[in-house]
Amino acid sequence: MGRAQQQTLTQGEHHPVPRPDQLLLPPSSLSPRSHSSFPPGEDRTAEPVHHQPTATRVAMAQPGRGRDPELFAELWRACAGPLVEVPQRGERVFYFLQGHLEQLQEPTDSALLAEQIKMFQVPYKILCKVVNVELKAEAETDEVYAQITLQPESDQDNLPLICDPILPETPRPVVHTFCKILTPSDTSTHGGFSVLRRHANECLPPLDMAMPTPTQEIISKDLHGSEWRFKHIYRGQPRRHLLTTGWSTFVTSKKLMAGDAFVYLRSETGEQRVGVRRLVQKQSTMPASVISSQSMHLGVLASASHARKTNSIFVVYYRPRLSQSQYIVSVNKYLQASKTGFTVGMRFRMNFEAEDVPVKK
Amino acid sequence: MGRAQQQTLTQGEHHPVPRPDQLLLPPSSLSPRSHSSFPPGEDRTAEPVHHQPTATRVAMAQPGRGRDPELFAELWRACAGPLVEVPQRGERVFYFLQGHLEQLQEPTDSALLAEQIKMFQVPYKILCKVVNVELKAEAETDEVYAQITLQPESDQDNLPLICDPILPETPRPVVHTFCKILTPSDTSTHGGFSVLRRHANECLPPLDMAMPTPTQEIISKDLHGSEWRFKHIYRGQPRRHLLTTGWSTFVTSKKLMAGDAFVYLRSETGEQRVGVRRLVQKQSTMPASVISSQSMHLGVLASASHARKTNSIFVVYYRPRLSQSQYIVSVNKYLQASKTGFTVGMRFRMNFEAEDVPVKK
DNA sequence: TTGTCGGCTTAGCGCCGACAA
DNA sequence: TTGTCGGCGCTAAGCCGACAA
Repeated sequence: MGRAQQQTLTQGEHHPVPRPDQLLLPPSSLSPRSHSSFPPGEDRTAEPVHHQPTATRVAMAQPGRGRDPELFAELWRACAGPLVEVPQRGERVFYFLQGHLEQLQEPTDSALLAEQIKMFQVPYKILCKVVNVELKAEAETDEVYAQITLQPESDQDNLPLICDPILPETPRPVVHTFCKILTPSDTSTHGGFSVLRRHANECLPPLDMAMPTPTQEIISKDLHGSEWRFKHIYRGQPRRHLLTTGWSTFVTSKKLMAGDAFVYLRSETGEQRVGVRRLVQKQSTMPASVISSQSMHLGVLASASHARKTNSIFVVYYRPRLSQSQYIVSVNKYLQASKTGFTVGMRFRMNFEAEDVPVKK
Repeated sequence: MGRAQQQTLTQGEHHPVPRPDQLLLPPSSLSPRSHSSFPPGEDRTAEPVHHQPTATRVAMAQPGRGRDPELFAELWRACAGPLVEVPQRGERVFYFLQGHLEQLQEPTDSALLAEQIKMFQVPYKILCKVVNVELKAEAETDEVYAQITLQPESDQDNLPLICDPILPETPRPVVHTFCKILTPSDTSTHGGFSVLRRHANECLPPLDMAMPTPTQEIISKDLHGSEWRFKHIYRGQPRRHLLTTGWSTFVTSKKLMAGDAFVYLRSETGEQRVGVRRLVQKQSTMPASVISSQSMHLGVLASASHARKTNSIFVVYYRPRLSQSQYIVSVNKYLQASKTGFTVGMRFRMNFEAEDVPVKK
């Protein structure tokens, strides 16, 4: 055990959506070459653009009830970061009790814990089927997490030695998204948010460059469905994209600090979403006064133990931004890792970076 | 069970400190009769006043390290309200499992819970000795709570039929304290806080009434040790006491609403404390993403069960402002209640009122 | 006695281009 | 290309007594 290796498990992940920074742009693309009226959009080299009349787009952007679950999932992933993986529904996974306990803060006395693990007779790892996955976000902090329902397999003695069949990937919608780490100027009360030219060109709805100072209103929603409006303006000497009116309210409400990141997303149908990815975890999301850490550990233990004995479902929360230890690992990933020589039973770690950087294919 | 009766258990409680509203004041006491210089203080009819030179007082107000634990406890009690009782260290109490589970929000399926109670073989109530009590406050909300360490008694079969010996009460320091429910004007950004004349006369440090508009700076700390400064001024026509500069910062930081209450306290040595008592509980102090409510319930169950079986200590959190059910009841209170005809096993309830009202002796 | 309001002053929010890294 | 700053207009915070409940 001890210090785990810095290792990612994302080799197998293929983003179906080309990310902005993977696209090649001519350096001169900033000058407004197109003087046709609305919409111009010719700057968007190599982007999958499907122009639709604006009216239709807006109509589609407001589906009848509530939020679009597909787009929600995309926003969730954008806020979680490119390295975060969530097990798929129907997949088989290993549940590591110790990793789960480590996700809880304030570890209790480890000797006592060991005694209690023995008392509950919980095996080291449990083979489970993923019954359900719900992506969620903490109301107070916007921290993303997944509520995962697991069902222990009845046969825990003959663990799988070959890979499970690969489940069909659910198709993901095409989105334009960026993520920018906030500068001190971005978060100060002195001004607005400076949109990087690349991000504006590739993700924001196109402005009417025929106007002397092009402006539009960005209407977007966050993970909770709350609406946020920003004035997007292209001004200054030299010209640059800015978010002004509405931005400071966002910063204040989300309690953003320099170093945190702003996440923006636009779907093909024109729906817009915003979110945050924090540099550091806002401390003590857990108020100390609910139950003792002792009881919390025992509760996790007892839940796993009881589910294992009765083959009944149990619910866990996976918080990818909090813990660096991934305590739910798909059978296939696990076998692959074992094969390539990792210690069986290691903790799985991943790097975090706040801003999405280009990944070489 | 069902709906419990509205009943308080505070008959036995005797406040060693006379509260302001228990004191008789002549209606004319507001006019500055004393024109002697500093300090005047003659308004303080019937108060235990021990004048000391100001310099000495200030020196004593800053003890070497950290906060005065006695004064902290007084502030805690003032914020908790006059009806809140906390078990005493060394005392014997009954611990009611079901009441404890009810304090947790989001109750799980009660049938499942009953099954699990059976599984853990936890008795209905557990006779315990109070090993330790720590008064605390939630960092985010200032909600007061007590961390109570309990040790089950080895003999759980022969429950006490007569009262335990009464423990000596620890002496409590003399303090001047008030608690005022905030009006819309108090919490609006338009102005400051209006100090009721009685409260100012009886609790705030005396002003120099020889000045045309008497003013002083109130320097105080909250339950976390954070310092708060307020300008206390006596002005207007007719004259009244106000807290101005510094007040709005306090309101914003503590997220106070009209209906919440402001708590102020001053010790004999001149140390000042401030706190809040909220009208309604700030919702969802517990973020949903830590452990499942299922596991939380199981954890409480397992903790109590394990402690009971091994006669080892366990820790619980008592949140007097959250739940109306008191799940830790001293043996003596319990016997007294049984004697006077209450259903054994009832839940203990109490009234809450935000502002301290005079209690007839 | 004290809650609310109109009047007034002023701090700081927030929009702008300048400038330089 | 974009982060930071000085300038400045303007909103809202916040202090005051008036007035009435």
